[in-house]
Amino acid sequence: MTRPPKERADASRNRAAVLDAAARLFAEHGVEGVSMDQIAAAAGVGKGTLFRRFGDKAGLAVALLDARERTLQEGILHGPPPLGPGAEPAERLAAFADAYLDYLLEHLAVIRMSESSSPGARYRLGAYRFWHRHVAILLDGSPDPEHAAHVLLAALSAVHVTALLPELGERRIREGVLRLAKALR
Amino acid sequence: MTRPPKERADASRNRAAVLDAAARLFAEHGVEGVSMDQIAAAAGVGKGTLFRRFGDKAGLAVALLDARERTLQEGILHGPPPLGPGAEPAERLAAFADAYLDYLLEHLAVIRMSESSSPGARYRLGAYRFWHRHVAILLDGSPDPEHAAHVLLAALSAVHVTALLPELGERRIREGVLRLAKALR
DNA sequence: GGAGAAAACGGACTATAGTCCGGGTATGGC
DNA sequence: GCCATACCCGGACTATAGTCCGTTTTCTCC
Repeated sequence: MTRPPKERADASRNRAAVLDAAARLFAEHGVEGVSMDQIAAAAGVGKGTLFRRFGDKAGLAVALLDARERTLQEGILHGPPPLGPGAEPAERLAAFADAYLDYLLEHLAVIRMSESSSPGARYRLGAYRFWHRHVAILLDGSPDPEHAAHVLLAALSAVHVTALLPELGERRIREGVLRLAKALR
Repeated sequence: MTRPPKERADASRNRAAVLDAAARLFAEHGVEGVSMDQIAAAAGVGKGTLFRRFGDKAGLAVALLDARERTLQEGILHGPPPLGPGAEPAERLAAFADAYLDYLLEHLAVIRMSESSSPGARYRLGAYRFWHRHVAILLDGSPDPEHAAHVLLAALSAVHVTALLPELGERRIREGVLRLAKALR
C-alpha cells in the first residue's frame, strides 16, 4: 500500500463536506436528479475541488459506497462461514450471491452511478476486480472460471438488476441468480 | 403494423444524408470520437433536424443497425435450421448465440452506442425484446425461462463483451457463452 | 398552378460535465 | 514565530447533449 504523505486540514474538511452534501442530496432528489454544481454549492466548495478529489460523479459514488463495500469484503475475507472461509465453495458462492444482492438492492441507484459513468467503467473498478477474483476462485474446476465469474457478475450488475426488478420482482431475481450460480459450477 | 401516412421528400433526403454522414464519420473517427454537431454539419442539416428524427445518438445507432438486425431476425423467424425453425431448441439456442456474436463483433462500437445512451436503454429496445422472447421460448421447461434469457443476453451485451475481449479473447468468449447456453436449459 | 395547412427545418439557447490555472493557505523547517 | 513551498481552492471556461420555436418547404385539393 502506498501511504499518502498526509492530508491537509482544509482538504479533509472539504472532503467530508462534499460526501455529506452528496449523500443528503442523493437521498432527497435521487442520484440522477442532482448535478455536480448543486453538490459543490451545497458543500460550500468550488467545482474544481469536487472534480479534483473525486474525478467525476462515478468517483463520488464510489467514495460514498466505500465503507459499506469494505464491510462486505471483510466478511468474505475474514468473516464467519458460509460467506467467509471455511464452508464449501458451492455454499460460499450462494452466500456471496445473497450478500451481494443485499448490498446491491440497498444502494441500487448509487451503485448504478458508480458502475456506469463511462461505458465499461464497472470493469475497471477495484471492487469489481475483487468480486471477480473471489467468484473465479470459488468456481475453480469448471471449464473457464474467469468467464463464468464475469457472467455471474453480469447478472448482478446494477443496470441489469434495475431493469429486471419491475418485470420480475426481487424474489425471482434472487432465485434466478442462485440457480445461475449453481449451474456455473 | 402501423403505416405512417407518408414521408416528405425533404425528410427522406435528410434522413439519408444523416445516415450516410454518420456511417462515414463513425468509420473514420470511431463512434465516441464524433459529436452530433459534426454529424449534422457533415450531413448539411441543422441540429434540430438530427435530434427530432433520431432522438439521440443511440437512436441514430439503432437506425444504422436496422438493416443488419432485420437480417438476423429474419433468419431466426424464417431461415433454415438450426438458426431458423425446425431444429431442436438446444441447437437453435447454440445457433442463435453464434449468430448473435457474429453480428455483435462485427458492429461492436455501434451496438454499444445503441445500448448505452441512458442506463437501461438496452432493455427498452425493440430488438432486445425480440431476442429475449426468442431465447425465453427456447429455454421453455427450465425453472424461469425469462430470467435465464436475460442472463444469456447480459453475457451478450456490447459493454460486457467489449470489456472481456482484451482479457479473454474472442474464442474464450464464444465458448463461454455456448457453455452458458447449455447450462441454462 | 396557386392557396392553405401540415410537417419539417435549423440555429440560437439551456443545462451539465469536466478542465485549467492564477491566487491563496496550511505545513514543516529554521 | 516566520518563511518558503507544496498543495489545495474555486470559479471562469470549453465542449457537448439536447430543446424550442419562428421560418421554410412540401403536399394536397381546388
